[in-house]
Amino acid sequence: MARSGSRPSSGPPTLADVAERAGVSRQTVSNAVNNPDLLRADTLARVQTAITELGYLPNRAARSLRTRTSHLIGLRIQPAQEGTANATMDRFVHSLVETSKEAGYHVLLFTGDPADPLAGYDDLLRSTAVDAFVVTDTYLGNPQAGWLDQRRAPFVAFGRPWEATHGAHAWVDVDGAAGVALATQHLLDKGHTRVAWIGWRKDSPIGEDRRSGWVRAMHERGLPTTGLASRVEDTVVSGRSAAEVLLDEAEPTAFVCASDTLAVGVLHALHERGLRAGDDVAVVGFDDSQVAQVVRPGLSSVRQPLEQVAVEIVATLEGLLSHPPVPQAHGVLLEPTLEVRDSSGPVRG
Amino acid sequence: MARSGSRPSSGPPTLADVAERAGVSRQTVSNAVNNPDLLRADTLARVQTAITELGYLPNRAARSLRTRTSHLIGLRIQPAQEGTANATMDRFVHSLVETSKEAGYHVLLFTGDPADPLAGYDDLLRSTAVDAFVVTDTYLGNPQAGWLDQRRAPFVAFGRPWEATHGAHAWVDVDGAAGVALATQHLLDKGHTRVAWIGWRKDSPIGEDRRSGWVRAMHERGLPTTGLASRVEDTVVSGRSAAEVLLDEAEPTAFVCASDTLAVGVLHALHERGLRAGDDVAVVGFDDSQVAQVVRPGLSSVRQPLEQVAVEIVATLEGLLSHPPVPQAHGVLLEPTLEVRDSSGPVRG
DNA sequence: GTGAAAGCGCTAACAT
DNA sequence: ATGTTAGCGCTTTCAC
Repeated sequence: MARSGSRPSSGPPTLADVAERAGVSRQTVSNAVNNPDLLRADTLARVQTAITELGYLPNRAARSLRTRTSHLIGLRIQPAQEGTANATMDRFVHSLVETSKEAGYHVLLFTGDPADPLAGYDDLLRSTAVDAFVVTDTYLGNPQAGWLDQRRAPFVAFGRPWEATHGAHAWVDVDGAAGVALATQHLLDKGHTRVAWIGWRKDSPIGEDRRSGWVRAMHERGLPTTGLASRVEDTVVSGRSAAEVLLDEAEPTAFVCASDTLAVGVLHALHERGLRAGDDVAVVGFDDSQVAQVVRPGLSSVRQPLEQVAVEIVATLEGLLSHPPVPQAHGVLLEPTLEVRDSSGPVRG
Repeated sequence: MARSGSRPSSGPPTLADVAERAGVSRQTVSNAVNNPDLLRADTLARVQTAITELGYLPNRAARSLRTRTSHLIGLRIQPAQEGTANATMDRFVHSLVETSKEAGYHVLLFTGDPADPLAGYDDLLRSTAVDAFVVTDTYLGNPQAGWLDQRRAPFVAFGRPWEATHGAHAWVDVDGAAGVALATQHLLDKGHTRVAWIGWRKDSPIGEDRRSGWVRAMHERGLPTTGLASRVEDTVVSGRSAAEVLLDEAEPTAFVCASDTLAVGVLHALHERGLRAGDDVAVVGFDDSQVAQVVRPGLSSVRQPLEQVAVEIVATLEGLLSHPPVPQAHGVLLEPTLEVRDSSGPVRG
């Protein structure tokens, strides 16, 4: 590993250093690294020895300049939302970094002015800093996908394109409706019939999608949904207020929520009334956040397979970036799972 | 912004494109970007117009190759710990990305095999992929700092060097002892006298530091600490067990914990006994996690000024990376604050 | 104040 | 199977 005294001392070893030490040309060293098959076995061995002895690793800037690829993936992160239980993004970032590494990519983070969704993308693109982007917030009206498409920038979205207007791009998403249906069926199986829904406002397609899972599961069992649903802001207090109204007006015995944040609000409302979550009224959240994992009673929650999302995204990215580009599956929809904890309680008669 | 048809069509515009359009040499364009002072006002204006029209931005690979700086900062992230309330790292990442951006740096993420703390650093260093690192886990016996020092790799640690063995490097940290003292004083001011401590095992210097804040605050008021402390693993169940033992054996009226995770365990123990957190027994955690913010009752917690930590780290980094390097302050210690919520309850007689 | 020449470290294309 | 040539886009000398 240590540098031997062959060179003056400036910086890491280069191709030329390895070539000199191995007694071959620079190109042969390059081939040893990138196309080992081209070398004779003994030459390859000699070069590899020199590489190891010198601790050589190709200079990324030089390689990028030549190959026009940075092996960097750009990911825009938003400031964390405090006062909520939302944690999807952070878990996803970890998964993406892990998976990218295996594919030879690193993740470059950038922010994030919520008012200007395009900020950051443009600069990185024009300076050829990244090979591709992972776009995470494909909410309705978000111009990123269309804009990137138009710039012919390779990208994969975590989230379906909810608008039909733009040409379809590659995406990976989790089937929120299926997750909520899973949660609802779980409650119905336990004997509940009046299962309420607390979700987000109607302009959130993700929220509407999740809601549809609840509707579907209820209707499949011939149960009514009228008066059992509420659409609010994604905050704890909104969840709590919504739960109070529903408890007064519709007497549900169980709640399914679009987020853990809302579900925590429901837990608060129940406690306020002396009702025991899990025993008296069941609650299921969405995201399997740290909060769901540590509150008492444990909050049952729909868990997104973020590791798998990352794997699919990176696989899609690799196809997009390969030469020639491999045509990618239009989109990949993954199934979430249900983490059952005490808040959805014991089996009921 | 749009490309005009001056060039065949391949990729983003280069210096040469701008030079041609502005009717100057490539070098003059480079100067316009990097040393505007050298140009005559009218030339500068002409060049800048061409830059804007073409949407030119310097190619990062080329610039990196030439200047031997990538303007990238490496940050190693660990897989998130599920089942805990720990969230310091994620909040810090956001802050670091924001602050780095203002200084012209981007953050490059890498993992993270817990068994091999050096993994990742070496490759990025040898391939000159990053200019510097931010090292976050400076626990006792962590070889990263010493190793990076030896490699002459620029880095700043978030966390003090707890070992005296290695030469001192630049660091930024939060005064955990001061934070815990703050929490303890807050409880003492409310009339508590038997304030218990639940912290981490003795081999955690961070834990011992935080504990010392509790000891100091208690002794300052002439109060005993004997029998009031417990050292356990950082899990909810450990916090709960520790609380149960302390409640049985020492009858504390308040708890200060080394983490929100432990504090949540205390909340569970109290509930189990029909005791009301905040009313009957006060609890304060550490980290101001999402969990602290949404549980009921709201968990009072020590909050680390992570935005400020990021600012100090980036400032130190800039000094380290400037030419010639500006000698950096040995270390910067920042004061946490206390977020008071219902778990530390109303004023007591 | 501006331009010309050189070269950072690497790899693609060609020659041997 | 290996070596030679050229050039990616930029900035750092050094002339003018």
